[in-house]
Amino acid sequence: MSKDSPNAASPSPARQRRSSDQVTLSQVAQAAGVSPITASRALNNPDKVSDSARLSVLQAVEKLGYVPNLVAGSLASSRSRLIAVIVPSLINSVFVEVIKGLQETLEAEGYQILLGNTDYDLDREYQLVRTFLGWSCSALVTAGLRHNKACHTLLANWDHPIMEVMELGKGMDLNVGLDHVAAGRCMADHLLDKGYRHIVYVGARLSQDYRASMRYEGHKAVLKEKGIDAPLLELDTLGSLQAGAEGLAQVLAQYPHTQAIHFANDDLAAGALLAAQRQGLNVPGDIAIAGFNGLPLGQHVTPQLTTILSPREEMGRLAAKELIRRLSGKNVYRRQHDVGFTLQTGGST
Amino acid sequence: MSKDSPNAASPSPARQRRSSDQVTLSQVAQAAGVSPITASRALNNPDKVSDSARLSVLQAVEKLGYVPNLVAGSLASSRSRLIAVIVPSLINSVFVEVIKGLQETLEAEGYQILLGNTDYDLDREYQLVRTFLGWSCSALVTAGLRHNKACHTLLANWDHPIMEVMELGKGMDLNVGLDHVAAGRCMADHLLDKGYRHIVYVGARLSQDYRASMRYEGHKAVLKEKGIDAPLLELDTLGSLQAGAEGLAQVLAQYPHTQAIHFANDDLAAGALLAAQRQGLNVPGDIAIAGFNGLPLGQHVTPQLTTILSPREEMGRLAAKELIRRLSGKNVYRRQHDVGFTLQTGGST
DNA sequence: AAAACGAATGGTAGCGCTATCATGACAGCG
DNA sequence: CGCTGTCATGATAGCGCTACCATTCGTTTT
Repeated sequence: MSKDSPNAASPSPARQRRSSDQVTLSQVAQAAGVSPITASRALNNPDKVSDSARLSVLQAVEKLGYVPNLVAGSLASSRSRLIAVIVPSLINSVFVEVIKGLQETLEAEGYQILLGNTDYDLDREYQLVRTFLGWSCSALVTAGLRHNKACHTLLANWDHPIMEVMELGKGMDLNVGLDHVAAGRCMADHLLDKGYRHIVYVGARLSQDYRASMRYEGHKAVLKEKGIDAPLLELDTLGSLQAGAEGLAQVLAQYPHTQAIHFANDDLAAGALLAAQRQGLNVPGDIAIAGFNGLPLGQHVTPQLTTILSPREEMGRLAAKELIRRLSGKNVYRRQHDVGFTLQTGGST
Repeated sequence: MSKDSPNAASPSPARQRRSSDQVTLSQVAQAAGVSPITASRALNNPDKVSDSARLSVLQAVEKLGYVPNLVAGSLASSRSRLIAVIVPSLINSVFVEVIKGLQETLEAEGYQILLGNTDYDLDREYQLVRTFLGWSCSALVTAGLRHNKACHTLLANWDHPIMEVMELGKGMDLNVGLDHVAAGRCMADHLLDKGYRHIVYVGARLSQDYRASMRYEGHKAVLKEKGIDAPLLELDTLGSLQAGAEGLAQVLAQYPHTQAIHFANDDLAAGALLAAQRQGLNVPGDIAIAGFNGLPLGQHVTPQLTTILSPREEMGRLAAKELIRRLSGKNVYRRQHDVGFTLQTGGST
């Protein structure tokens, strides 16, 4: 760009302006022979303009290769069509499946996902929330009902929909999830039904994965009601096949009379099951194994894994639908949705 | 806000303005006793202002609970610190691991990820790219080198870094990946070394997962050089344990003399291996099985899966680092980075 | 001592879009 | 014929922030 010759004595300095060479809506409007605001309407509220105006604007858009500047649009309208999604982990496929459900539903409605990962750190969550609020997100989805104080205050004063997913409970606004305490009870009931009495619960990093500890609470309550001890073994690596194998080894060492292991999730359970197989242990004869989540892997190991199926993609889809309903100004009849769970009995118990 | 009394004969109508009740930088500046621009600098270029000014601005931010409006900032500076990431699928954990690597590196530098999912549809990719350009993204990461015409044109005229990941080749700008043809060759070499001659390649939806078909090309080339036939079986469900089990069944039916199956990925291979186990087939005695990716699952089945390990998180991290280097104006010495792969031999071949 | 320089700060003018209000044209109605 | 109502369009004024240039003041250079 050659700047204009700096004509000397000009009193108004004619300040040099930056300019992105991008096509603007004004240029489109000019090419279409309408005012900028009509061009804007032609694109965003097509039924507010005449057919002829709409047509010539669309032609100009095509001809000039116009790409709308969404940043400017958001600033002017303070609506961004961005949805913040905050999850504690991407390694854990459970969250990814929820994201998948959210995404396919939200993208279809023209929303985009801003993704944040807290690594199970609530302070990190607070930082992400701050950033995302700065983007004037239309809504925020977060995994879990627990937040730190600052985050809670910030969100409580925010006037957009907040959707808390995964677990069920008294949330800030909208909530889609399942009852983890009940899920823990359910599996404990099943194990008792099967006649097991020496049952160990094995979890990984329960202070982080507090939903797993809620399941343990349910598990423990059921056993206590029968006067049965409910030992807990906590691993300090995150859930993985490897951790599951280690969990099995530790249980066998520390609680030699154990008949069944209730694992906090399927990764651990499958890891243990495959390890048992390698060691020539009979499942469930020598030791019974149960998990949680209903991952496909559990259906392909031998014996099939007893687990609790959680509808993860469905949870994401439902959360997205409820958000969309709310964002389009419709009434929300229920703030809380229980997606439930299903006991899936396999040969492993 | 009570609007000013509409003093009658005023020629300027004193238009009613919307106002979000959010704290603005001007309010912070006022509270801190400095000009708005100094407040801006105190937050974004701390070393451009005096210690006293910075301190009073930070105190005012704290006191008022100021959250920067990033939309406004982006519009004014035409820099957004958003990075668009476009992947074909979230079900396939491979892409998620790359995202993980990208995210942990980019978030640490203050960038946010805008996530898009094409579902293996290049037209969908084009739409996503359009949207993301509208957000003035600082850079764009896309999985793969193939784009449709419109997308290519759009990107070619875009003046921000573009990072194409997963595969290696002549890209639009930056490229981090591995040579899939070579990976296919590598596994074929291994299978020949092991003495197998009747080898079937099994893939799923190869027109979509074209990197798997590149691996097949490598595989086929190696076998052809030895004058060996390289039959291909294509499944039309996406890669999964279930599909792998079906693949095994189809191979046994259609090619009864098969000695080894080279699967397009580990999900398929592990599914086949677990199915073989259920059916009492000996691996590798009756049939050898090989995969691609190096998923943890492959190390936990018996026998361990022979596979090719691809450094997925590392790919994401490296891509992010290169982008950051480029975004911070440093010289880029290499536009192309080969992250390589490793043959991991297990008992399954 | 004059000139030159750098550091800290501020005034101004937008970034590209849309909300708000205003206008003009035309139809319906008593 | 004036009044009101609807429709399509446009002029104007920001949304909240930062780039650009100008200014001030204290320090260094010649």
